[in-house]
Amino acid sequence: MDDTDSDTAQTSRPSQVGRPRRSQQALLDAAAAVFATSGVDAPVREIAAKAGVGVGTIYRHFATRPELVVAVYRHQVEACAEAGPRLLTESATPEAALRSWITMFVEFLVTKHGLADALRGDGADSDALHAYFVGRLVPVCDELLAAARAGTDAQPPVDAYNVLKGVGNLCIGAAHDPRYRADTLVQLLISGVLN
Amino acid sequence: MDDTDSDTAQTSRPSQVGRPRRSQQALLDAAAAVFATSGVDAPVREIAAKAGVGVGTIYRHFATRPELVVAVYRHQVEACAEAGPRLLTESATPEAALRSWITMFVEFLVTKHGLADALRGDGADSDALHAYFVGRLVPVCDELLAAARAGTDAQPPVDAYNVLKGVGNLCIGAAHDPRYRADTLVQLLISGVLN
Amino acid sequence: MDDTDSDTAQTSRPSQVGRPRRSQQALLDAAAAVFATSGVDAPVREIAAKAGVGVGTIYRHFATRPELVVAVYRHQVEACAEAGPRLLTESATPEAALRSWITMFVEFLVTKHGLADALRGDGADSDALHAYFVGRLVPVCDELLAAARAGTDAQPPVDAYNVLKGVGNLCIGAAHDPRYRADTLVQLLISGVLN
Amino acid sequence: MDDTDSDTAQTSRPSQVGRPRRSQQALLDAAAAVFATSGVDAPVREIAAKAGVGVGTIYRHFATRPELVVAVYRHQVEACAEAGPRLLTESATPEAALRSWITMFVEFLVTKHGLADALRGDGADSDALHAYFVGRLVPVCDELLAAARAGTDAQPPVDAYNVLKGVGNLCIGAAHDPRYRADTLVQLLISGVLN
DNA sequence: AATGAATGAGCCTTCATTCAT
DNA sequence: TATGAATGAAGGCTCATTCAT
Repeated sequence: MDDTDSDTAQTSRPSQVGRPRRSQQALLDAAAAVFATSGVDAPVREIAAKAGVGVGTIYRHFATRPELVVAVYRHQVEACAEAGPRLLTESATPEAALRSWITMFVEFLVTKHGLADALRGDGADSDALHAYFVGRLVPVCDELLAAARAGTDAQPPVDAYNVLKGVGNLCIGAAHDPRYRADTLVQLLISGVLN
Repeated sequence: MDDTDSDTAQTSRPSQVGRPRRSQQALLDAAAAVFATSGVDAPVREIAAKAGVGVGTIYRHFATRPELVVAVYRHQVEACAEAGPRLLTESATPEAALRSWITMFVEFLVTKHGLADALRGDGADSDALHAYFVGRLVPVCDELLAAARAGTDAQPPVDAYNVLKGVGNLCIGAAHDPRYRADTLVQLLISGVLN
Repeated sequence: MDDTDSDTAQTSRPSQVGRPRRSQQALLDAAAAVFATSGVDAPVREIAAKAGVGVGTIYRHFATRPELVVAVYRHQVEACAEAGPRLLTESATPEAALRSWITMFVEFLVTKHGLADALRGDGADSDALHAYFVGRLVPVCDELLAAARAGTDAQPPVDAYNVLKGVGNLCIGAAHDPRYRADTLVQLLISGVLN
Repeated sequence: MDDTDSDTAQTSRPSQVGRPRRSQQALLDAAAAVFATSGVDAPVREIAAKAGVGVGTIYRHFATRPELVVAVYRHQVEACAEAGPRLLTESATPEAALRSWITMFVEFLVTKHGLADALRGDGADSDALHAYFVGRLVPVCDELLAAARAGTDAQPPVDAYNVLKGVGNLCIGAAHDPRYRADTLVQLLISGVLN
């Protein structure tokens, strides 16, 4: 699940259009790296320094902080969203697809430290990100969940929104606490959800 | 699980001793309220304002921020810790005891919004609180967990520490999101843990 | 040169009059000790704590900070002032008397760390102290200086005021710098003054 | 001994480079003025106000307070250090060179009031400055002192470090006290040192 | 008279954001 | 378009000083 190169891959002409794009991409890469290291609340200066640009350049490309945060993770969210249907096709069983997808999601959240935090959606910054995550991933999760529960009569104990947020929450702080097994807890939660 | 009245209950004479105690309590109440509203990282000034005192008063009573944070939640943590053994005695089954205890814990965390956040323990401030929570509650949780799993041959999938932190994480943000069912998710997680 | 007991020695009746005096004395002792340790700018709280009284008590006895500072050192200044004429009588030569007196003064300043600083007289606090020092000691110094220079025709290169302040300045920081030889420098200055 | 123009003299083009330099210099000038007025411990805000800039600007240029303090006096210290060898060449006698150098040093300290204070080196801030002064000027003073004492058999009564600090101390407060003759006292001290 | 809790001004420092170049 | 200097609002913490008890 590569985060940042899909745009540049599509940029065939390296001229006037290419350069802005590329520098925007450099910003996103830098921001991703800094977010991973220092959390989503990292000083703008730190991001600018990492990207080798002035702070003004950040503000030129992303008028507000949330815009930047969303932009940073858009690629990953897209990749995750697109993986859902594919896994449903490729996997042996729907449950396996769901579990694979969740595993992918968890890895994504845990790897990009601070992302799970951002997902929470209480900080002013993260609301936009939260909305984006939910809007894009809940339907995917829902589809996988429904497939995994096909043939079950009982009402599902929670909806996809709750599963997604629960999984997200379980990933908080995982990168900083070696004793904490986010992945195991998440799979146990899924087991609970599927009965 | 009331947080703040045990002290005042003991203050029969309102004289020299009464006033300091009462104001310390007022500080804790104010801090709890502010923590619930603005998170554990709320400005000291905001707490002081809420309590109607100067910032100096806060620092007089709680030399460091972590001290204040721990003090705010000490009553609740104690109540929770003490409830564990009692529930084991009173409940029909050990699993019921565990589930009741967890329910109590969740209610505690969700009600005092911001507490679950504090529990995360990544901010420098909350480390002390985190340590206190873990030190006090993990043993209790462990006992309940062991009782609930008595007779099971298989290895437990996760230890009490992970259960506690997982539950804590699942409670994050619950108070602010009506769609989010922390309690349900927690019970599903427990189901997963107990198989 | 004991600093603080001359008052109490004169207090024959330990009754209503004695107790206030004694507690005032305890304050002075505590302040002297704290000034010596932490400088004349030491927090009032520290002094109160050392004296085992509340801060209010300090303010009751010494309405302003300078008052306290002056009071603390009054005994020593008096002792020093009174030693001048005596040394002139006891010493073999007037120069010996001057050098002995200066030595005593230096020891006094260096021992009571922060005193030399206070003597400088630029801080708002120390102005009163400065005035007191100068008013009380310059005449004494002048007498010793004149005696030491008796028989010399030339004009004195500096007056007693300058000698006193110069000596005071040379003592600044002496207690904190083992490499710094205030006493030696002072004697060299005196040599220069006497030719 | 001008303190601040050597840099600007090199700035021929007033463009991109000019502005930053000029404002850094403005900061140093403002700081020097404030240090002279209110001592080296003056609030950063006061310096910022004097310079007509925000506090952030100060911190941008000088990450720590000691850095600022050292920067303020660096030019002067350098000028003084470089004058030593030159005076030794130009002066009629080594003693004259020493006395000229000391005079220059005194003038420097007295003019920039607050500098002698800073030299004391007890405040955490001024330690860096103290170290810088001592490291840069003691060797120079030592050379002049040795030259002035060439041919003398006796041990020197004090080393260059003590001479420098003694002279520095004698300059404390000089600018504020018209009666106080720092220069005279200093020359008398030198006389004492040279016998 | 003594106490010490409370106050709040004031300091340092950090950082998001603006804007002249 | 890019830059990064400058800004100034916060926030944490420390004390001198007041005042109710």
